[in-house]
Amino acid sequence: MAKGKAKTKAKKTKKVKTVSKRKPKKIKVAKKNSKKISVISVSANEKKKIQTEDPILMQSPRGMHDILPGEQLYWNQIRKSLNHAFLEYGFQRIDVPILEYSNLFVRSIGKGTDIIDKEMYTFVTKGRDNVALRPEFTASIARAYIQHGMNILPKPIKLFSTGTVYRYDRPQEGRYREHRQANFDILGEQDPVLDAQLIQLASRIIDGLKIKNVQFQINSIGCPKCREEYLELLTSYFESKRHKLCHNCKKRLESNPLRILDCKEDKCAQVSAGAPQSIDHLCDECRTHFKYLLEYLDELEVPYIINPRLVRGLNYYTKTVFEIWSVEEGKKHSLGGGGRYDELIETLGGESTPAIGFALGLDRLIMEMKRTKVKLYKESKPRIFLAQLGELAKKKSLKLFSDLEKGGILTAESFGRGSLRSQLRTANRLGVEMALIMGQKEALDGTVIIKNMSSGAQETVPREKLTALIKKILKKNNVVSVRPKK
RNA sequence: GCGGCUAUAGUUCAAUGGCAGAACACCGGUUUGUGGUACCGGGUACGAGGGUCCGAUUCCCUCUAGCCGCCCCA
Repeated sequence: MAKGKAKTKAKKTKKVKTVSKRKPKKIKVAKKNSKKISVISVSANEKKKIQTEDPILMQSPRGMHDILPGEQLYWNQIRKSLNHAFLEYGFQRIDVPILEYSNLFVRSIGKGTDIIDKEMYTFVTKGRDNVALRPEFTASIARAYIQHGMNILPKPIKLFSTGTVYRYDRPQEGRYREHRQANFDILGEQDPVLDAQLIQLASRIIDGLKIKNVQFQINSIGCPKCREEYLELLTSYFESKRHKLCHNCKKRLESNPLRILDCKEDKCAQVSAGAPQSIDHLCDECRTHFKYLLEYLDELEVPYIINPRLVRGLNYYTKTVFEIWSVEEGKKHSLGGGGRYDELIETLGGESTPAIGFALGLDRLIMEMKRTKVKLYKESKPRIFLAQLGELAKKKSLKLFSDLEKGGILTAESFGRGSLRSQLRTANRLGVEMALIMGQKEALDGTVIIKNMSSGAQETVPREKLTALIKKILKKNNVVSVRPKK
């Protein structure tokens, strides 16, 4: 008994109605007819076809999920702060396709990365094109930049984009095959002040969403020049400790030695601890760049942690790399990340264009918002319910509803229902302040009953005075009473 | 990609080798034109496919999905 009560209470405190995440449903097809079919003579082949016809699973594909109306409050909040942020910081929106030719990603992100080697959604189209669902935005942005000759635009060019990205990975909470990212890129400038500004922008967005316990991890992995020397040093170091490395890292030694630094295996971490660090082997230019970046961040009062072992899973990065972590109870999730990619545009065939960008994982931001119990802005909801009774009143109230809407008054209704009782029950559940009631009598008289839902008092008013009266009452009751006009 | 746990109603959870149950939610009713409380009634579920068995939601296998750990990242 007590247990049941506690449960109910716990349930009531839940803000967003959750929906089962693991329940597949299927539509049963033509079950009734199956007997008939076997009675009528049907070829064995056809019969088999009917029996083995795939049941339609009422289940989203693996790792993909719906964002239900109950979740949209969170999403609205995110959209709102992203829209503010990108405008305030002078970004222009760009939308790029969800599909690109596969080799665009291969060339930019690079072989030897998990994204390319294991997680790409590639397929061949009817026209025999090799395409892939985008695993990230930057490659497309770079392609669009080159394709549309954006190099002639005044620099820096700041581009904002948001949408879904795809990685064929094993799903877990907060790790989906389809997830949403917001992406910011600044092209055409190499000054570290932009690196700093971009990181501050990320920090502003996250602060604005009231997400707590966030760390900015920063590193510099140098430019191709100094990295080449550093990689030689690093490789020979790891080569000398090869026997102490895990299986994966032995492979990484050939494919992507930088990533060994990132390995979480104990023995590899021990080896890595003694490894040469990229920030100690930067060329003059890269060292200066990094130094200034840190100074700017200090000036902007953006707290950061230098992580010499931070290496990103994409090969196009140069100099600055950073990741945004949420840290709680010893666990960390990445909320976003990015870095400078001064060589990418040129690699893809454009003219040499320095650039920097980052992406935020929106589904993860929402996870964090839920965890930190972020307060949500309430959406304007109807404060009036229109109830009708009888055929004539139904007709008239349909018109009344539209008149109220024109007057900017949000109204709820359930015209499909007959009984006044159930309509008022709904009105009550919606928490409206007033109910308008129109029955046969009122419809004939050209009047409407206004009922105050908290006191129960009601009065009959002529229709033509209704809109003005409602506005007056709503205003008196305070809050924003009328929907803002477009 | 690897390892583990799980799958029963819209939700949270029971029970059971032989008709599957509760709570909450939903819909309707309690004088045909008045909500909240109360009372009454109603619909809806064994993830899919095989196997063992007279009989499987229950035992076994396969698949699928979710969750956890690893890996990876957002």
